Amino acid sequence: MKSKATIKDVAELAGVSIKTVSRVTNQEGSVRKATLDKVNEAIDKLNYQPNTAARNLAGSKSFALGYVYDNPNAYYVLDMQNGILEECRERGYELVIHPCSVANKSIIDELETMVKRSQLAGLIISPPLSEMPEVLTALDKLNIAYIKIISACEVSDDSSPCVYVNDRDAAFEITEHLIEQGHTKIAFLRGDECHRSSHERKLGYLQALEKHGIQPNKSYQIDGSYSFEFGVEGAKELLLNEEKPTAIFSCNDEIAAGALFAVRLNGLDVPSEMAIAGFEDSPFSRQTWPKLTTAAQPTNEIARKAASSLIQYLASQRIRKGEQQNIPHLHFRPKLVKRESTQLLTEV
Amino acid sequence: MKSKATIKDVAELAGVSIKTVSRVTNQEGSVRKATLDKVNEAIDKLNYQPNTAARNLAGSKSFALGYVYDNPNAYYVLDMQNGILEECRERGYELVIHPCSVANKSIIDELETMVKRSQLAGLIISPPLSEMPEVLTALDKLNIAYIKIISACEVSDDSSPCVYVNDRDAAFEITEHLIEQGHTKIAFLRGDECHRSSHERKLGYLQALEKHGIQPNKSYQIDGSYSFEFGVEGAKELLLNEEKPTAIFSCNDEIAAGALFAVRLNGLDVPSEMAIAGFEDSPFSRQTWPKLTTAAQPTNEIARKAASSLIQYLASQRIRKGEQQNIPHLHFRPKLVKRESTQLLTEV
DNA sequence: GTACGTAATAACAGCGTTGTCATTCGGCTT
DNA sequence: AAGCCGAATGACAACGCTGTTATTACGTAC
Repeated sequence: MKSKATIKDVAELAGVSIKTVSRVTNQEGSVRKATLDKVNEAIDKLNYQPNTAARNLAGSKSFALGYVYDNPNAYYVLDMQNGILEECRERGYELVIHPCSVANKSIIDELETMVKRSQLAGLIISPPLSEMPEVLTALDKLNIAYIKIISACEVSDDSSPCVYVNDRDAAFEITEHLIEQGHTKIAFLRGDECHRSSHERKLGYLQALEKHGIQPNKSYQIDGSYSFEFGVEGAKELLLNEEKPTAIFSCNDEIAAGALFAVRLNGLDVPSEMAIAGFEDSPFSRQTWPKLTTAAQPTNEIARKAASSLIQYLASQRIRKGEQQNIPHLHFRPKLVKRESTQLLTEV
Repeated sequence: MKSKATIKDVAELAGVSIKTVSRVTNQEGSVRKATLDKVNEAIDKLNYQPNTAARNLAGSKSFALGYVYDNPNAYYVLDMQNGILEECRERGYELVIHPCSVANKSIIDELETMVKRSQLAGLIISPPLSEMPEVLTALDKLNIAYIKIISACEVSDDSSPCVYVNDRDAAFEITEHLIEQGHTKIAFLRGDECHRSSHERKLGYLQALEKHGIQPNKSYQIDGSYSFEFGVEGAKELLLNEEKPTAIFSCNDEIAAGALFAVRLNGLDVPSEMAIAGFEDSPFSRQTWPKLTTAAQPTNEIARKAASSLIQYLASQRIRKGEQQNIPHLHFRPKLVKRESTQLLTEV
């Protein structure tokens, strides 16, 4: 690899000192236009790429973000990852991904090791890890910057950067949509206990029922996990009710896909005999028949914005050390996507 | 972050020179047992983690692998990623992931920039990139070590590290399984042109037909892409044949899932009226009804072994510079998984 | 007990950047 | 034209580690 060009070569070719080159690459300012052009030209000519290692070492900071997650679902993870990556590339950061398991007792140690080893500038944490107080406390203790993505409809704690995803209102909207279709016997299949989203979504469901004067029916509410299998089991159980529900709102698309299968195996038509809605707008929801009504979560955008905010936050930290600074808070609200699984009308 | 402990602190505490500590952390040998213990004790006590940046800079090498892929499918990518990561963690390497698009003309430049920026020790490349000569040539020119994962049943080129996945024989086996079930009118839905696997699998299919004296029927062979949508379209087209096939072998599970839907929409029962097989053993294949017969690709293991071989190869390169060295070649063969979509008998 | 060879250890100079601080430049005031 | 000041630039010392080369310790043979 002829990737030899160092800052020295550039400086020499441009006829300036290495420090000036450094100023240019870091956009520090205080460089005259003429000089800047000379330097940039030299950089292009030599195809110069600053050495990350040297940069990190000398600056005793790093240009790498970490993405910490507990593999909730392949599409979500990949969407997040890609979104973060896009932002990182633009900003000249690197991404270190770190899947880990909530079940793992030593997760705190694991995170600590990771942060130290990789010299990360900051972390992006997605649920359910981002909703575990002990994890957040540990990170605070490590004194590492992070932005967490959580399910909540309002700012709950403004001391650290956060992305709020308003699952509750979106679930409310889905439930209202079902009610509009004439349903009153609406069941709910809830996802994992440890994901706040599953509770938020259920809350939205209950609020919608209440608003429309519908008595919630305990036997229509089953708790489980975010999985196809639970969808199948949960729907089967629902169908055991003497008075069967006419609609099932599933906490995510995977559950919905499972429910869909169980329902159709039972010989019921969807949506005429049973409406089914999911949540997330994952590819799943488009690969079932009929396609699933769901709530579209802009995961990729969430990821990008989260990364972007974190990077900005880090920059401001470097400048105003110690001082108070703006702590980013972002809000997202999944949007209802009406498809065939809940209504007869639409085009396919 | 009190992550202050440097090699100096450790050296001081252990009463040795920093070089000795370096020897210990790098397992260079030539350290007396007593000294080694002292040093290790100090490392533990200070919770010392070598600084990656300094390490890379001083050694002018790096401990990071890159995983380059063109997002073929979420489950595959994630399996690969996790496998590589597991190995990396054990060996103290980092992983930089790099999704990119085959369609992108400047992909070569992109790779070059990435390699330079991230100071990568080596690359792991999966299909279809690993099967594009121009990409491999570019990497050779960059003089970066890499291991490629390709679809092939025998060693084709022994000059660079390679993982061979024998799709052909696995496809042969699946086809034979269908023939054993009494099928002779077997259709084939092929995946993307640019993936060698799609051709290899088709070859296996054709070879099985030939072995059993079945005349291949051109109108039973449709080319498309690795997607659910193509599965739907392809199956529809197949059903237009006057003499319909009785079995569809789909190039992967996604296609199979699509085909399954189209077939059932057409009112045909699976497997009694139409058998359907997939390939890959992705979660898809277990979340359809009936479950899909498929070929299990040990993606996670492939990834681990690939990473492991690459790391070993890099190490041997460092030692025997210039000299001839063992170039790793690994072979994998997906295994037939019989499920309900091709046979009536089995338990659900 | 001396000499010798090898294994174990240390000293020290980089690696390619950035941070700090000193210096020079260019324009503006007087 | 001298004096001044902020902006632009440069010199040089870190950053924490590894590679290289020099030095010391230890065991063995005579």
